[in-house]
Amino acid sequence: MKNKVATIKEIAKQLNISPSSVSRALHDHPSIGLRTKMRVQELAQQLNYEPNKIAIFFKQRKTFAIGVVLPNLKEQFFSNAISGIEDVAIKNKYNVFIGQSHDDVEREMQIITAMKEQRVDGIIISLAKHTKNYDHLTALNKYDIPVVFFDRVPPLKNVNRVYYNMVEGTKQALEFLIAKGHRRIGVINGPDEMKSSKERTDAYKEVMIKQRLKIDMSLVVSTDLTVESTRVALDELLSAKPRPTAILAINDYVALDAMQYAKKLKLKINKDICFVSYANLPITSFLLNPPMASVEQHPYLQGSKAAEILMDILNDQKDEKDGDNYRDIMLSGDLIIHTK
Amino acid sequence: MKNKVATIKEIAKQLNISPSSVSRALHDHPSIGLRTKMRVQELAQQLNYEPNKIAIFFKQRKTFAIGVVLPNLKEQFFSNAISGIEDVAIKNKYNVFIGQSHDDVEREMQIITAMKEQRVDGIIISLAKHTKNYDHLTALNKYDIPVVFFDRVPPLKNVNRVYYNMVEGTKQALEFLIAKGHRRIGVINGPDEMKSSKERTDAYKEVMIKQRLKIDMSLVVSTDLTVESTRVALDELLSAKPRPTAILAINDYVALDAMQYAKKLKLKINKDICFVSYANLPITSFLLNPPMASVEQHPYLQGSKAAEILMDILNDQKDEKDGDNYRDIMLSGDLIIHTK
DNA sequence: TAATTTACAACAACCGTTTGCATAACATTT
DNA sequence: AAATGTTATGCAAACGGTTGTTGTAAATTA
Repeated sequence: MKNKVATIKEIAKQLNISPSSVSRALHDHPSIGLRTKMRVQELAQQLNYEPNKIAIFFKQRKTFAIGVVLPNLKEQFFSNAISGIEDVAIKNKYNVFIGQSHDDVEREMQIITAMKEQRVDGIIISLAKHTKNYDHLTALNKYDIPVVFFDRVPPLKNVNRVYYNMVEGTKQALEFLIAKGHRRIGVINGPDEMKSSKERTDAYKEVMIKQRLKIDMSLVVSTDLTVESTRVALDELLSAKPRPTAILAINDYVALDAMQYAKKLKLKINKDICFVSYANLPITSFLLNPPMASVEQHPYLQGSKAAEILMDILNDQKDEKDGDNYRDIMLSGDLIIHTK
Repeated sequence: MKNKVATIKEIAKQLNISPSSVSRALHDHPSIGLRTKMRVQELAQQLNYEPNKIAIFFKQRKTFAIGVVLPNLKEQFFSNAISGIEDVAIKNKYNVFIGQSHDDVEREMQIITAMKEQRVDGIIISLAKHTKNYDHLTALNKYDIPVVFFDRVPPLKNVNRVYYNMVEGTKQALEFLIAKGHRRIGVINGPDEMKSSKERTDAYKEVMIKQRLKIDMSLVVSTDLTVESTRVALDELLSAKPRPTAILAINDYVALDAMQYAKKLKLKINKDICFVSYANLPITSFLLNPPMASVEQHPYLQGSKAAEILMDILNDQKDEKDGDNYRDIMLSGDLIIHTK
């Protein structure tokens, strides 16, 4: 009983005309007579014909699928980002493959390979925290698979990037703390491989100089974003003399970990020690003592922007002959104050 | 300079042999001589030949892609679930399309259509909260696209489902509260369209009867999971006489909303009123006053289980002739106590 | 040496759709 | 009536790879 899915050939046979005519009839090609057109469209409807997209993809060398690679979806930052990507993709009739690297470089490469084999039309990626070799990504050029980086972008020039203005955000955060009277400010920074870590450090120095405060680089500690390393970092910061009165943490999750640990150390949050961080997670609103402020990084916007760029590239690809002009978009965010 | 990607035909031409021989050589087919095999494999390597999967998909009528549709990725429940799905998929060499319905039935249908057109090999879905018509899903049968439901599953018999044992979990939660001395327990329930809502109600009645407590159905209030409706529900519950001393909320997010609102109403959490909910989000560990307990629903497990079922179906499809035997997996979870 | 088997490789069809080109039938112009 | 133009349709190739069948030369056997 399983009547196979209708194909153009099937329709052609039933109407005793050629497949090409059917194809043209279905596309309203002017060279097909009205009578034939009607007959074809009627039968197509009746047989519930649906074009075999795979066949079309194959012929057009296009799959209308894009790949998105990101560290993990547990962080609301990334789940918001993918919503932005998805919304733009849907609007452009693209489907979205997902792959979480879980901050594992190996897995990141594996995902890229799988997506390349699936012949995605393009890739949007936010790097794993320790990725510092980008060959597996730049190599996609050879396959004509455009890549757009967002948020965790590489320090490369000839690539498309969408990212947050870390320097400006950091300055805002630090100046906020300084205005509150803090003079010794610690930084729980990310891994050195991340471009943003360096920028955060630079911004730190810059602000300290501008505000004529002493620069003490022992107050800037790298971590790899895990709970353990956050604790080590906090221990280190707290042992500095004099002890910092405020801490800028690379993101809300790290800030939460640090705050929890600080509490365990009998420190009073927002009294003995203040926290400011990046991301502005919705969950912080449920906390009794949220970080004093968060630098909003607009994940949805970053995601949708990245997707728009990719869509632009994919649409232009036809005519333009690889006009090697890369897009580099730096977004600005605002400091959201949680505690007066 | 753009030397096009190597194809089998290209290799064949260069070696002056037929494409079929090249294909067989690459697959180690016994009917190809050692000499030819070597020559082919060497040249393939040299030209960096990679099979065009789209062509293969087309011929094999298989895409090695599955679609995952879920309400949203912001909830950690779902982002964990998709990790489970992704891990299993990768192991089986499948790629994963993602689509968020954002609890919008229209969008859910739209995503399903898009995935169907992409010719995914199968679909895993957790329903939008108000979906009560399943035609767009059962229709996939006609296209030989197997569907596995998880977590938010429909009340249908002839489908594959993976879900949590809501009745048991609810009983555990209620008995925990009763053991703590609570006699009047309110329930902030989900929309009536959700199968789990009814089960929660049933479990509520069952426990009350078993414990010889009065059943007061005005203490079970439906919501649509939004903040506003949570507040309305809480108002309603608090106006009951006598006022309930504990509340079971459909999930941690709703519980958090309710707790925040309760605080605003000057109620002391875990003193004037206790909360217990479902999901066991990691974020609750950062709260000063988390819900007293959470019913852990094992999202990763649900996701990976659903994916395994789908993989089973996809692997068996070849030989078995639609042996209409559906898988119905009910998982049990544990009550995680947060407050002594 | 002739007959038969074995080993290797080519041929051709096919998956579903699109598209350049050819062609047939008919209408129009000169 | 011949030449040209229109209109509607068919043919065939192509996208890249797979696979059943067939062909042929060499190796084995009688």
